[in-house]
Amino acid sequence: MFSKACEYGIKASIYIALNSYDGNRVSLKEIAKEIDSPEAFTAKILQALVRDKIINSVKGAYGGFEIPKEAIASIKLSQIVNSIDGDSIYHGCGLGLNVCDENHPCPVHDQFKTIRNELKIMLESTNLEQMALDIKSGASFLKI
Amino acid sequence: MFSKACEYGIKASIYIALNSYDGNRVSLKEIAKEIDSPEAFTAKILQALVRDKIINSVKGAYGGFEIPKEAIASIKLSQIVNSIDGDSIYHGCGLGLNVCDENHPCPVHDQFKTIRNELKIMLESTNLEQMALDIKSGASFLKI
DNA sequence: ATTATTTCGGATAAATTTATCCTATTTAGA
DNA sequence: TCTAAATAGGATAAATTTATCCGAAATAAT
Repeated sequence: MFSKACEYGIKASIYIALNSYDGNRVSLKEIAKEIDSPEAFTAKILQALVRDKIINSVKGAYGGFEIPKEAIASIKLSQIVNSIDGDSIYHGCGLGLNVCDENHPCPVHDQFKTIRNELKIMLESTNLEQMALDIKSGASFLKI
Repeated sequence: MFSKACEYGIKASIYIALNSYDGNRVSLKEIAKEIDSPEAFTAKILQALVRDKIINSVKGAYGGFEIPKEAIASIKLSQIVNSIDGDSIYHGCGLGLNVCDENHPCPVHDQFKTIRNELKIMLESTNLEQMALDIKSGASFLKI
């Protein structure tokens, strides 16, 4: 469904949020270890999230990644996905047609529209806070 | 959502079904032209569908691909997708965890379960006949 | 039989995604 | 000021997906 990059991006964001609640800035090294992702690749992904101002980075000793506490609840899963995978998940045709709309639909246009809309609603109604709290309470997990 | 291979496979199957209703066997060349796909790559995909007995092939002059008329209505979109992309779309974790189930869910497990179930229902309730008839009536299109 | 046509299947290449490496830059603290 | 720790970012490599090429095998028609 999502690219590997996007999966890492989501998990990393959750881990950063989790620690930001405690006022802890976390390093790339720690993040990669805790979400079980390749370090250098994760770095690229975090760079993208920083560029899109979804997370914050601090260079140098004692630096790392963080998210302002107040912002965590307002960051939607959709923003993270969009930052990394773009918005093709919303607009692209299920069968890869260059043009696919109501006037010129592909054979699965209507069916896909429904599914994609559900996906959109899901991504837009899930935020970082919910996900971070589930990890904190042990209701969900970031690895294995 | 689907791989390129899967997109081509679905479109090719529809085109073959469409022609099989008229008793016409169609060649790889014609298929690739009509669904606007790379010929040699499409050949590989059709081979997979033949192996899984979703479509039928006849070698040699006047050969080509076909689907027995009686079978068309019973071929589900899910079978085509499964033949080419496998069943990861059903089982895989949304965040790529190796283990992700009710006892050890990833942070988006429940949300994804819902979407994936909708997708599953959609793929299993859409069949080749419906799609072929929509193309025939001009209600949907295979290219552009 | 020969030929033309067509799928099959192995080898290979191109493109994209995923992953690694290395150097530059920034920053806190000694 | 120097050093250690950390992110930034460019270059490159590995893996996967997508795409092409070509000879082999099958088959219908001549």
